[in-house]
Amino acid sequence: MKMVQEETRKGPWTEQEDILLMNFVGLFGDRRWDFIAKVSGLNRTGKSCRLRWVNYLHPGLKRGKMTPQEERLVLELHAKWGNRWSRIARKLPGRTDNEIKNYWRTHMRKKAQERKRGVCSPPSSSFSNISSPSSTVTTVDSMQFKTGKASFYDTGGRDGQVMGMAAVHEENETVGYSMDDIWKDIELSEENNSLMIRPVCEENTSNFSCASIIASLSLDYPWYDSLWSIDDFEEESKMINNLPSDQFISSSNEYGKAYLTG
DNA sequence: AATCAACCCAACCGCCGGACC
DNA sequence: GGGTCCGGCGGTTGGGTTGAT
Repeated sequence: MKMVQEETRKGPWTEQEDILLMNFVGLFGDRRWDFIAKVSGLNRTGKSCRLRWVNYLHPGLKRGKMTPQEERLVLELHAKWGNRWSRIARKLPGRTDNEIKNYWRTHMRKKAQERKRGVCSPPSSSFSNISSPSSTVTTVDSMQFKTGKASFYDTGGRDGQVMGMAAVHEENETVGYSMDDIWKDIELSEENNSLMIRPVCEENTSNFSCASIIASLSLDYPWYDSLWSIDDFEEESKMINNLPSDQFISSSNEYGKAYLTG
């Protein structure tokens, strides 16, 4: 890899850069990003380093498909908070705001398109696969928004809650697809696709499990514990009573080698 | 086998707010 | 109190991958 010293690097990170960043985060912690960017010689902005760490290198990250529980939680929390991705992400240990945002955009855009196309077709087809094929979202009875009619592709904006509600009012008449309907379709989908469940870790092709990586890290990097707020984890994991902890740890990480060698 | 469309996701950008001087 | 710096957040984009035709 050729490091360009003159100008700030952009674009995809190389494995060497990742290792370098890991090492410097190990030395200086995950706060002083601008400093890390400078002293590491990465020629990246502090922001870029932070993003790479938070969205990709952080040892606590989960990988692989969203579980049905997570999907459900995302739907619930988005209905509650709008596009407050980081806030939503805090309720899903191991998932980043970016990941959730991407997930939402991908899936909800699909639904919106289907809904557009499906105006003249039976509703059962328009939302029959609200979540990914692996989805087995179960009935949700505690949904606060169950009676509301929300825009699926809403976005809430910065003030998600308010904007979300505004969207509800705005689109109430023209769209008319309630969360109630959505959940009905989810249930239908569950019935139809219950045989398609795939374990989260199915994609684990690496020889290095997160567990071993984390174990290794906690030895090599005493700072690790403080990086991902354990208190937050424990407290907020209580909310996600259906998320087994081993699932959190065991998903794959293709950069395991980098961790172990870095 | 080739092509195209849809999907996925990493990364960037701009804005905002808090901390510090 | 005002200015600057920097981290955090939400929105957007573009490239790679996958699946359908």
